[in-house]
Amino acid sequence: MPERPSVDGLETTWLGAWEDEGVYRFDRSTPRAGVYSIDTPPPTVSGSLHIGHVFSYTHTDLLARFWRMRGREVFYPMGWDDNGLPTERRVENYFGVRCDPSLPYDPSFTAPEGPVPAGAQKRSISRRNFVELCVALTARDEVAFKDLWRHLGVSIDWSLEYATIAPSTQAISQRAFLDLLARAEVYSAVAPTLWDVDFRTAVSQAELEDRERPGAYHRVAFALEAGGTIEIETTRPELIPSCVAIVTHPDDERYRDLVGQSALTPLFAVPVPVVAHPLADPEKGTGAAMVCTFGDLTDVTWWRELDLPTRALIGRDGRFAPADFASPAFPSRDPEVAQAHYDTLAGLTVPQVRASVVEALTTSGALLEEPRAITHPVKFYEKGERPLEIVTSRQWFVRTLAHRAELLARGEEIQWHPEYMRHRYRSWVEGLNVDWNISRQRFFGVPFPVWYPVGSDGVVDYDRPILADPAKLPIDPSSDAPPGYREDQRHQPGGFVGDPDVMDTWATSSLTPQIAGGWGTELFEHVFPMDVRPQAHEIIRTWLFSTVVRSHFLHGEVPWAHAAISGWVLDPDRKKMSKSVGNVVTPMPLIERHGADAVRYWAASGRPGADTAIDEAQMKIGRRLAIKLLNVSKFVLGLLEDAPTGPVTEPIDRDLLSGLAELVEEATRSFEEYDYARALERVEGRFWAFCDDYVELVKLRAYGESAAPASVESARATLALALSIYTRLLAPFLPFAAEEAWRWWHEESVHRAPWPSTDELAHEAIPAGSVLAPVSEVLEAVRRAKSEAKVSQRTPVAGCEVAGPADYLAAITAARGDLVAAGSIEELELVEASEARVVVRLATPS
RNA sequence: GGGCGCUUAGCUCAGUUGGUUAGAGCAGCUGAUUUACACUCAGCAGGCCGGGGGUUCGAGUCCCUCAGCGCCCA
Repeated sequence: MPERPSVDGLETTWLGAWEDEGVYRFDRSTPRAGVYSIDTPPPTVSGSLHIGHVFSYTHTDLLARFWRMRGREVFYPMGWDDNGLPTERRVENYFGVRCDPSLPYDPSFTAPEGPVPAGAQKRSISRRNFVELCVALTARDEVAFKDLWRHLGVSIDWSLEYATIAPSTQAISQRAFLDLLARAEVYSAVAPTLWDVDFRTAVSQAELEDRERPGAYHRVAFALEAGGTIEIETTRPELIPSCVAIVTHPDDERYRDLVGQSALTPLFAVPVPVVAHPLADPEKGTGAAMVCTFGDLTDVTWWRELDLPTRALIGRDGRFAPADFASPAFPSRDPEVAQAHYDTLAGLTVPQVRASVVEALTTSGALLEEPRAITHPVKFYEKGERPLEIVTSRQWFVRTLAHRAELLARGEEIQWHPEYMRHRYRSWVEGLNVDWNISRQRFFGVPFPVWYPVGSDGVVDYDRPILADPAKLPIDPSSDAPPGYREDQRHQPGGFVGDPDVMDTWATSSLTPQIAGGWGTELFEHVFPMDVRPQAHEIIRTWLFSTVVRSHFLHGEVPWAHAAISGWVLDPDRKKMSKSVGNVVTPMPLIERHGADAVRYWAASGRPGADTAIDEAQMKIGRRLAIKLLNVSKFVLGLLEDAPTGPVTEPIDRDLLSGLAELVEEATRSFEEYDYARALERVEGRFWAFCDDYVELVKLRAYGESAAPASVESARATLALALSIYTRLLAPFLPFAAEEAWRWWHEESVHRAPWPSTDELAHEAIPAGSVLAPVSEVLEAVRRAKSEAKVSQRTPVAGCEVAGPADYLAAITAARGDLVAAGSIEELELVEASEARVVVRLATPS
């Protein structure tokens, strides 16, 4: 025990000891019922650490430490999500490379020393070479992340580490894909797909976000072939060449007679039918809208339900593709004019075509009035910079729409913390409108384990995929040949081609219980279904939902019993932190400045699900709490040294233990309900009162100089027991300080010590507060008198008269010695009265 | 447009099923001071519990309504 205890440097001491002793090691032989398993979120390894990580991982660690002390064997793995776009972009810029999946693997390729200067010519490399660079770069970042987690004292079993790009993970992801394919719950289809023209990949509904963007309504006249015109309003006039119909509401009297007629598109003179559909909004614009292939998701619905033709023009690069206005696809009544005009548009971007078309519409008189500027929501890929387009392409989809009701029922099976978060899941599932697209036209991810046969005519048959041998997973169809084929048959008539795409990040991270839990091995039976999924609320619709989907299909049950949803960390002005705003706080300096326990204390005081502002003042309070624990431990242990302890006999001591039993019950219940913040608040409050009141009251007795031996031993026994209980109650929150103090008198780690139970506090029961409350009240009156007289608390009290009912006085009598000693009361007089009252007479200064 | 959450002391927040005088910490103010702790201790002050209406013997808590803030979904 040091002379002057300090919280500085405790991290270094105990991190090493925990590792050496294997304190957090998971015992794989434990039966499922004895295990508490955690589906740890694998953070995106993309360079920067964020205080939000510290916040939410602390919450999970509090649960882990509680359940471990409660005797559960805690399965607490750690994963890294290195798949995906953020990594790809960093690799491209850092190494100055670009992935070209058509290139063969070059085993002799060595990475250039990064980072290369910005703007340098990018070198094309094969997918496998590219993936190797991604792996190398993320490996470096993972070291920094791991360092942070360790310094924060997160009680992860680091032997359970996984990465989403690791071969074993890819094997599980591919196996799960083949499993879904065998059940026909995944299918490939050529379909209109949300498309990011910069990343050149499809994106899923879950990755969309609406952004308010300026736009304008353009009122445009379409000539009717039978004579007259019909007017529509559109925000996307550039899509007029893609127009396939004009739609009105079936009940709209204004257009009832026009339905069935044929209109001609302005500028291009392509005939389009006037049709009726209930999704047309009579209140919007003129009540008539043009249907294009494709301007938005409503167009897709109209196109599908009204069986309209396809005139897709926007290509995967976001530019208008060439089109033939004399062909059946674009049957212009005036092909020459149409073609001449369109030829000036082909190859241009969306904004360029819009400007050109508006100009032409104005010249031709089809634009009826000045465009009306508006602000409207536009769909973006959440990581994208330009509005999404809808292009038709072949994609793999997981069937979710057909299982909506079952998936809603799964959501009801989960216990949500906080409870109201279940609404987020429900509203997301209810709002699903397309199946889950899991194909991405990217490179750094898990490839689809399929190839396609090439006919003797050279045509690829996508409807009869060649599946990988499950025993050979993982495979990469771009460098491995399918069963029964040779590599030299790739791209040859009678040969094969590999599926060029990779899976969506969520298609793999939706399998974290299977990945971490070792699906297919014995371990899985010991940990699955898991106890808890901790995560942030903004990814309920992605990670949480997709994990439920996979578990529903693979195992027919929910993947975990509980979902513990963390809030966000806000900056001190209560604004959301984001890179673009530049208010992101990096956590390591905070840990260095205040200590890990202090930062954890701040995180632990954020209630489950509540967005919480970063608050260094709160960290300072946590630091004080840790220091207090060290100091009171030193003091109590100093008193106890070699002194005998006996049974707890004194009423005031028994009262303290009764109160402690209440506290243990409440803290335990709060933790069981996932409310760590409440547990902390109660424990902390009682702990300070213990230090300031109880310890002050009994310390002179515990010194053993004047009191009877039995009462001395009672005080010492109570102090020792209370200290032990408080140290254990605080251990999840302050793992470093609690461990330090605990090891001054224990061999084993506090983090494997049993969570306090009321059994330990068995004593001759006495109602909590029956003695301590009146005594504290009198002590407080004494302190107030001294404080108001501006004298030292050590000033003797010449006389103190306590009036009150008989039981009140009995309580005072029961602790008379302690009270007189703590208050330096020379003469204590008790007077029976109906109301409690305390009169303090200080000694006159001599 | 639908849904969810929040609104309590200057600040950050507690306040279980309605039940004494609404709590804590921080900040503020007044003091103490060295045999655990100045990274301390004691004390004081500070609230129309967002507005309005209702139910009730009794409402911060339940119901209705309005307002503001934030989020989710469309």
